[in-house]
Amino acid sequence: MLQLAVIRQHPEFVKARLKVKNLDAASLIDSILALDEKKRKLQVELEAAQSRLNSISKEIGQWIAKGDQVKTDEKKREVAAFKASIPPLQEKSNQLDQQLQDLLVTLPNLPAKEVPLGKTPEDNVVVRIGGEQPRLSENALAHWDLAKKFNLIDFELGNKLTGSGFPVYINKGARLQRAMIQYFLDYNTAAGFIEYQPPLMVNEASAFGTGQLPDKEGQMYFATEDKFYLIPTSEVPLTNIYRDAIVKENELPIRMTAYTPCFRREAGSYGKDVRGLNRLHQFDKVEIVQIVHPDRSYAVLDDMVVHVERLLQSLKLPYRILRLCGGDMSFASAITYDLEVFSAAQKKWLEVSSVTNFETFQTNRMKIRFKDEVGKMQLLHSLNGSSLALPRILACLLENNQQTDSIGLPEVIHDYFGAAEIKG
RNA sequence: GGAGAGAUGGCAGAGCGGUCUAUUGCGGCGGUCUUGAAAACCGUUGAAGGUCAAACUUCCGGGGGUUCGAAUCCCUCUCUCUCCGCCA
Repeated sequence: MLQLAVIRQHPEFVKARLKVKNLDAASLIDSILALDEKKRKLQVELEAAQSRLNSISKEIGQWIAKGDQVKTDEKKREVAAFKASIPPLQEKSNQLDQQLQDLLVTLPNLPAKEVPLGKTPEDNVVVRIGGEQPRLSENALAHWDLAKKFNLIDFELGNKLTGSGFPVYINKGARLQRAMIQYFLDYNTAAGFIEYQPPLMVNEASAFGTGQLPDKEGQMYFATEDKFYLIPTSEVPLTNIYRDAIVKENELPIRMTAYTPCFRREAGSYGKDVRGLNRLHQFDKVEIVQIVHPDRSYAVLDDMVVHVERLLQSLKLPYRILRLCGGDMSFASAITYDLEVFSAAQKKWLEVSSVTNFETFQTNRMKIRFKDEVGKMQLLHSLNGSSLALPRILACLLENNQQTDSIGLPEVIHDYFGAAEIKG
């Protein structure tokens, strides 16, 4: 959520920045400012009335203590004369507050100045390319065929148990999945991230805090009886650990990592892109989250990109790093780098990590703050990134390392997996 | 599922209709003392809105009510804890 003070002080700047996200918010901003103006005028009036009521009430207490019935009655009549004017003012003020809030939450975060202009993924800027493309034979198999050939994943069985998008990992497939999770977590904790195992369902306040509500309501599974949302990413419970917290400056930076399954309804789907592991309703992901001093967040963002990049390098996967354009960024993001790996058999780049600086967008909703040197309350910055999302990594590993009768595995997971390759 | 207790400022924990819009302790910050630190002592210290700064207003789990006045009384919801039951 954008800070009202920022909108009030720099309305034209806010409008201009939102244009980078291809949003013409001019009239929306203007109505927010008008509402705010109106609300504050009303507030002055309301507070004057409240103040008067308070002071007369105090007087009444004193007259009663002195036993002066005449004065007491006189003051009571004075209160009665204007007291009725307060509730309507109060109600009007609450209404304006609510309207203001409703408008504010519809505004996406402002993109950072480094964000390139653009509308579609084609406008994203390639920052770096790394790793080596494998040379595969003409009849190389896509991962869904490899999964069947080596009996690693059963998509049809998932259909039977639940529905499409809920694959069942079997035998070596399950073990490989577990090995990679373990490796990713170890890699993150070695870099200083604290491991958490958070709940997989969160309440409404948590879903609102990270920006999933009200923007992405339909994308989350919802347990109606208890009003719990299945997490679309562990970013939600992790970041919300610090909701409503005033963090001591010497506790910064806060660095967290977690492995969780992620649940996404993904209402929109696009035919050929949804095959195999490319797009699932349930998938595994290891996430990293940081909550940092506002002056540090961009340095930390770069660190996080490099952190994930090295992880990809250790897996020997060909990758590229994109800086997302305004049109392709998420609602809550100020700047996002996507890391993609090249799936050699599908001949396609697959997004495996998204590293984002939210600046104060999430922390403003969650009231995650610290007291600076001069004792002033300030919002912290929050960031997160996948490190890494499992299914597409698995897809690439299988496809890029396929041999006639086996699939080779990167050295870093040999010990975790217990073997150097998957045999038929 | 049954019975009971409770929710107060970073934490602990008083207050149970007006001189408290919140006692006290811990923690934090500043100082005295000290070569330095610890201890001790003194001072200071909740959040939001508002203002140049103040005044002022709001917040004692959420919502509603009674009253001139509510953290304090009533209703309601949510959550937590204890005991019992069930259970991995």
